[in-house]
Amino acid sequence: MFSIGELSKRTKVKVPTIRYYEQMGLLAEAERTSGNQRRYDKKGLERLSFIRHARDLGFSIEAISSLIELQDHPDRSCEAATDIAISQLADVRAKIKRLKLLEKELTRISECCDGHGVSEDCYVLAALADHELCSREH
Amino acid sequence: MFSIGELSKRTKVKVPTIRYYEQMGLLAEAERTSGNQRRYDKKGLERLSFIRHARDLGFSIEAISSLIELQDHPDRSCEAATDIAISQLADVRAKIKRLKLLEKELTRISECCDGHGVSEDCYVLAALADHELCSREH
DNA sequence: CTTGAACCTCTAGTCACTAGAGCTTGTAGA
DNA sequence: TCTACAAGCTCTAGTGACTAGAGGTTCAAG
Repeated sequence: MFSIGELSKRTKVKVPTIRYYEQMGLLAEAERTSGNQRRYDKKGLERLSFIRHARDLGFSIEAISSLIELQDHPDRSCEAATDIAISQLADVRAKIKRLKLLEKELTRISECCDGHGVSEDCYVLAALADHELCSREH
Repeated sequence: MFSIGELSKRTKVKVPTIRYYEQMGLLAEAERTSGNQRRYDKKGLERLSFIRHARDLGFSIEAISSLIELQDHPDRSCEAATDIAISQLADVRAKIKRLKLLEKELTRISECCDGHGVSEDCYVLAALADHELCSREH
């Protein structure tokens, strides 16, 4: 059994974040000492590692809730889990697509002004003011 | 002179968002009718288009504030504007980099489970539980 | 037994909006 | 000119995933 600080160190999840996850129902309520401090065991560590890993992959708290629910019922179909993963993947791909458009546009805009001129002649500002100056949709 | 609803239609920025931008100081306080309704002219339209465009490119409200400040002083050096654009570009590139790692990992994980099995054997859940199963850092 | 680091709860702040309540105004048709 | 009612107004609170801080308590080493 170890403290929340120890759990934090081992999982690299900050202490307030751990408490937040508990509040959100992602982590079961921890056992307490007589003085009301949280104590965790291996199971708590594993669950938090799972959460941390899923968060790192960009899953929402809600999605993680569903994944944990499934994990707790080993006999259930895992269709929902793959669905969540696939939809997360689609999300990530959509974000990449959009960001790449932004990257192109920002690169183009930045390259057109060296920053040595005066605001009136600045291509960055002109481009923002006038969408017509954009090379494509974004 | 036109109403906030008309401005909203022309710029595709929602009415409450326009009011929010005003509150945040991005838009100057609009003129009002005797009945306290906002009225806009060409200048208001241009400024909101600028804001909309910058937001579409992912600039923060704060960054846009600085850009507008520069725009209002045509004689100032535009170094700050290019700095802001370049730092935004760096941001976007960092996000793309991270998302690509996530994409790889999520693709790999998703492909390992067809969703027809049972939660206990699900590779998606197993991969999340155990970082060792990841193919690389993410 | 003392010290102080670590713990506790609770509230409020972050960003860029969005939603809703409860009220007032503008405008088109009768 | 009157009447609907769409559109406007302000204000407060909610979103997601934390983070910061106040003000108090507990644990463990020396």
